[in-house]
Amino acid sequence: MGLPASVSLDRTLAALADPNRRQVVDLLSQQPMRAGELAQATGLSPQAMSRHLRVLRSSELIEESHDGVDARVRLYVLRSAPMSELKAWLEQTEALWSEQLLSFKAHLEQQE
Amino acid sequence: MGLPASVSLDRTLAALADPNRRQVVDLLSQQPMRAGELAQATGLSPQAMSRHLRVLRSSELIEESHDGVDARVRLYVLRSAPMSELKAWLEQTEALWSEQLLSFKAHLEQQE
DNA sequence: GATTTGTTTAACTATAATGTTAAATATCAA
DNA sequence: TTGATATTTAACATTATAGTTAAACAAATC
Repeated sequence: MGLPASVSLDRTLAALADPNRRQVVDLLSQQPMRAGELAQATGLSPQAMSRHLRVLRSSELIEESHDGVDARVRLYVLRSAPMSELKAWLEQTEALWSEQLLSFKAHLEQQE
Repeated sequence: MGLPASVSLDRTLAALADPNRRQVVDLLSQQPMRAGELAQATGLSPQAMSRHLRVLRSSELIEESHDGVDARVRLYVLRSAPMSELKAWLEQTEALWSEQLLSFKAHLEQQE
């Protein structure tokens, strides 16, 4: 059996698999933004964006906050935890993979 | 505007978003395996596995090869390039995000 | 208070993804 | 050559995803 399947990794990857949502992450990596700004920047309708934001929220890649001025606006902020978890999985996988290569190389050398 | 959307990143993430396919990647990170072994290890039918393998192949996360003994068996091997690209995107995003935090901190300190 | 603004939710439609069963393909073994 | 094995492909049903329009809601402005 391999590593245990991670539900949160699942949701993180599913959220990031959509190009519009990945663009949202790219935008938020530069600065927090309002829902409406994100809709405009991506060329999506506010409704469509709202649903993407819900997916990103439920994967915990983003977090809702407020600007303290106008209570109607939702500011969205990137969260690092899910991306870190994903990076950890990638590194773990790459580590195992390179071990595999090393032992294959050793195997070849032993045969000479 | 943010970073340009990457088609290959799209396919990589979509491929990895499925838990069965991620399990395949986990298994292949340890050693190359036959299609049938992968089906058994994941509890999927050979047909279902075959389709997952096609998705992984088209995202270039895996590569088909042969064992040189029985030409019927397909050995699958992990490829590192797509995972490296994904890791690079993650690191880039995290870098921008931490810059953002730094400038926010600087902003706060300037106000004191 | 009436209306506009920012955003979300609901209902619906269209498209894509996943699994299943059945059939096809290619190769091996007897 | 006949039959078995490893894997893929096709056709189909089911479910999930993403967008649209219309409506809801809450907070701001007039």
